[in-house]
Amino acid sequence: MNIKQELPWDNPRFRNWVAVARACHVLERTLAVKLAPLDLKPAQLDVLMNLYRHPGMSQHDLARKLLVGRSNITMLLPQLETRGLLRRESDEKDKRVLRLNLTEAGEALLMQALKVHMALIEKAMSQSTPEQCDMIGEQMRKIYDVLKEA
Amino acid sequence: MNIKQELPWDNPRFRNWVAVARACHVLERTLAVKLAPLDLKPAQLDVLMNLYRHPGMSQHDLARKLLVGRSNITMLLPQLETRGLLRRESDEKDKRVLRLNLTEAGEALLMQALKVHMALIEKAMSQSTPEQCDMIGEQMRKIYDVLKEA
DNA sequence: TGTTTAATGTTCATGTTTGAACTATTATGT
DNA sequence: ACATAATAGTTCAAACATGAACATTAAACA
Repeated sequence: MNIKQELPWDNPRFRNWVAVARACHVLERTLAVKLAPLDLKPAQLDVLMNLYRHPGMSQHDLARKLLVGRSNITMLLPQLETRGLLRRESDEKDKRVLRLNLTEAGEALLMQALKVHMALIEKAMSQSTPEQCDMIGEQMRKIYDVLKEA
Repeated sequence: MNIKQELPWDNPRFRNWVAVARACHVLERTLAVKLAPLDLKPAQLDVLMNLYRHPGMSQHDLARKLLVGRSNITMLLPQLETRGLLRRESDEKDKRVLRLNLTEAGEALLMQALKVHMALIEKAMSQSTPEQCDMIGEQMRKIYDVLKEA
């Protein structure tokens, strides 16, 4: 019995997923560097992006979107609120929830940050054809669906 | 001028990359849960994996492989060394460097953890054909190369 | 109605990650 | 050889993420 034959590195799925993880990691680190001039971290950009797309969402919903704990959101938001990038308003109908909305300043900063993010992604994926790119997205959404319910 | 037309969400590359990042994130979180019974974190598994594939590597090399700072390695290793999973031996020729090697216990635990990791990846990528999977890996390696030098 | 259960957000203690200064050792250049 | 640069690893403080316990409010249901 040759143990080498059972090693994951011989498995294409394993090797290819490692490549995915590495690409993700390096893109995230690069993004952090490029966002630094805006005094924004990737996690904070994720918040702004989600609030732009889903105005008035609750902290709970935001946490689920970002795949983080609720307490993480609690720690994250005051920094952004103090900077005047977003507002937290108590819901009239359900006094437990806080409705989140971007301010104009928040939206303006988001647009700047998106330029940076977009440019980085364009650069990263410039080697792929549109068909390859769409296929990748499609497969990744499947992976997300498979794992989210597990 | 309709600002919506310039939004990244209309750009396939952007949307698809977001899917990649989300899939990565959820797989990492799931892996953390599945590794918990072995008292191992994903970051620690990465260390063991790299030491298995590159016996005798230095902490500096390990840090570069993991895309992480050297101090992170310094903080990470004592936990594993105390558990008897790896050894740190001073290099004879260059007394600055520490050579890292797995112990037998470390290798044994690695094999258990790899089963878990492998099963998770198999499940995640079970929806993709081998051709799709290889194509994804290929594109991701390109992305890594493009960004690493930037 | 009144009691129990669930949901939202916060707090806090713990563990992790980071980057800048620091020590020790080796390489480089004069 | 000697002074200077660069390299490997460590230390430390600050930032960050996490999960459990908690307070408040709403929903379920008896």
